[in-house]
Amino acid sequence: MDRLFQALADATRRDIVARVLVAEYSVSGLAEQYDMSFAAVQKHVAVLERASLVSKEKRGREQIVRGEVDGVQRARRLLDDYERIWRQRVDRIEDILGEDEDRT
Amino acid sequence: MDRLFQALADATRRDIVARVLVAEYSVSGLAEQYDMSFAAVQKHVAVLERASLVSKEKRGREQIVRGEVDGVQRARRLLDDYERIWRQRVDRIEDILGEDEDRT
DNA sequence: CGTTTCTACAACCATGTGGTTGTACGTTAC
DNA sequence: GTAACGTACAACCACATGGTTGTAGAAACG
Repeated sequence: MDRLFQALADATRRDIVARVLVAEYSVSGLAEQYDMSFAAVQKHVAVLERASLVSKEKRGREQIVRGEVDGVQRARRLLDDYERIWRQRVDRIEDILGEDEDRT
Repeated sequence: MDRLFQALADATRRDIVARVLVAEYSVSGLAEQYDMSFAAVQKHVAVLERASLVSKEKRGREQIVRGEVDGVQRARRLLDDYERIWRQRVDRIEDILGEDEDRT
């Protein structure tokens, strides 16, 4: 989870994720999209790969990057849990208020 | 967004978020829960506050920390977008396969 | 073959992060 | 008033991060 959210905590990396979820890119193809060195983009891809947000597949001399929706879903599920926890508290509070109304 | 995901990229901070979504805690009340200094917990709370994941309210000499679900939702919505993007790609691929099936 | 392309990785630098301790200040309790 | 409590903040440290350049290997092209 740490690595997952850490990977998402960078605008360039979030953009890479959005791109490779739509279409396949080679690492150099991605590097062309950004105003930074190839090595920098390569590092970003490595961070995303360690977080299971993308996967790489060797194709000839290129490395094809694909988006992995599983990682996205793992993160989303945690946030869903948080929202669920929050709603349960709200419901509990409303229950208490409801009981008060019954009595008044 | 950077600050949001950055804030979530730490297990202690995620635990704090989960706690304060359920119930209110003072900063020192939170600090008791963890095996680290008060100042460290205080910093974590500050990070969460800057990310709009919690809010603080002064009550006497204590500072009450509450969970803010809006921040959670902002993050979740982005991940929802990613999943939607991914599903559209899958649908597109299935459409292409469907067309093939029509022709064969 | 040699050259170009794509990739990987190391070394380096500036800055940020997660932790510590220490100090200071407002609030509560005695 | 004084002591204890809760908080804030600065200074410091070790380490991670995001960027750079440089070097080197594997695959494609002439």
